[in-house]
Amino acid sequence: MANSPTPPAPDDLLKLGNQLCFPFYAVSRQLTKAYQPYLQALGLTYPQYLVLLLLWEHERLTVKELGERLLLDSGTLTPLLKRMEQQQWLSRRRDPRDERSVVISLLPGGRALEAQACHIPAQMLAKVGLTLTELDALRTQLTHILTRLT
Amino acid sequence: MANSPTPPAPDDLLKLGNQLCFPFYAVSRQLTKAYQPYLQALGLTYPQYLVLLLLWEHERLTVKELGERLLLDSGTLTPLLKRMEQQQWLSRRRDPRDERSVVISLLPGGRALEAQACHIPAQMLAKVGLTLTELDALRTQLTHILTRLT
DNA sequence: AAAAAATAAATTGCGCACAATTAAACATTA
DNA sequence: TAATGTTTAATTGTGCGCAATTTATTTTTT
Repeated sequence: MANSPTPPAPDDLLKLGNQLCFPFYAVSRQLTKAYQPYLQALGLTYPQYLVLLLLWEHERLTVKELGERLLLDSGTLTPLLKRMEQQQWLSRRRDPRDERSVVISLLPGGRALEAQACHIPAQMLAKVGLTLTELDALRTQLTHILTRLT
Repeated sequence: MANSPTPPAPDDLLKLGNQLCFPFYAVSRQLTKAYQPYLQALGLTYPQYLVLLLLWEHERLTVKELGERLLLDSGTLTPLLKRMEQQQWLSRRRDPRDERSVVISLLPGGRALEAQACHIPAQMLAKVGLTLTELDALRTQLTHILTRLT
């Protein structure tokens, strides 16, 4: 049988094992490490991979749009995008119609990475040992929490 | 009814919304941000808070033991612990019986933070809007994934 | 006991994250 | 239209996180 809701034993609330936060923090970092061998082969970091996922789907996005989707601000994105620009994966230029915006456009070099990356999701799924059903359920829960937090 | 397992539509595998990784990455960062107001009031960063959670429970731990429990290495911990030492929250000294090890001991200043931190878990739980039952279930799943990844 | 291997921290270097500030362009209002 | 306010990126500064290397100590093997 499942355990009934743990009674809030006041002594234990500050133990690491009972924290809400730590499992997320730990899983997130270990997941990123698990991606590492695949991404390293492409010369990518994990957040750079996330940027490419969006550009493979959308081709052109402003820094603001990237930031909204990834929940990152320009303090993180600007230097990251500059590094990706140096690799010729994308271009950065001001929108002529609104000079405040910077449009990020996928370049051929960035598109070429897509073919090499297409096997990563399945390999990662196998690595964490989740079924598609479990994955879906988890994603639903996490998305719900994310909504509460943003 | 619950959705049946999404058939692996090959075109969609590289879309951000279908990634395993992103929800964890995003939730972890948003959770840390949600802790921020409470931790800032104590002058703590989030990983420093994790270190204190362990020291409140164990009083003395080596850097190695902290690293095993938090899944962090000395490259992260050493400078972090030095900053906490400067705040007089803990002390760092070599173990006389094995000069390779550094023992981290809780100081009165660090113990004093415990009383101020004891309300954080309940406040955070309310913030994310999870019941204790949901929290337990989620923690079980995450711990399982963590086991697969480490 | 001497040499080799293993262990624990520290160090170095790079890339995020993010708060806070700045600067430029655009929008709104008086 | 001039003044004010808003929006978008860039910049600055701090603190992780982690791979790779180095240093010191201990253990194991010859």
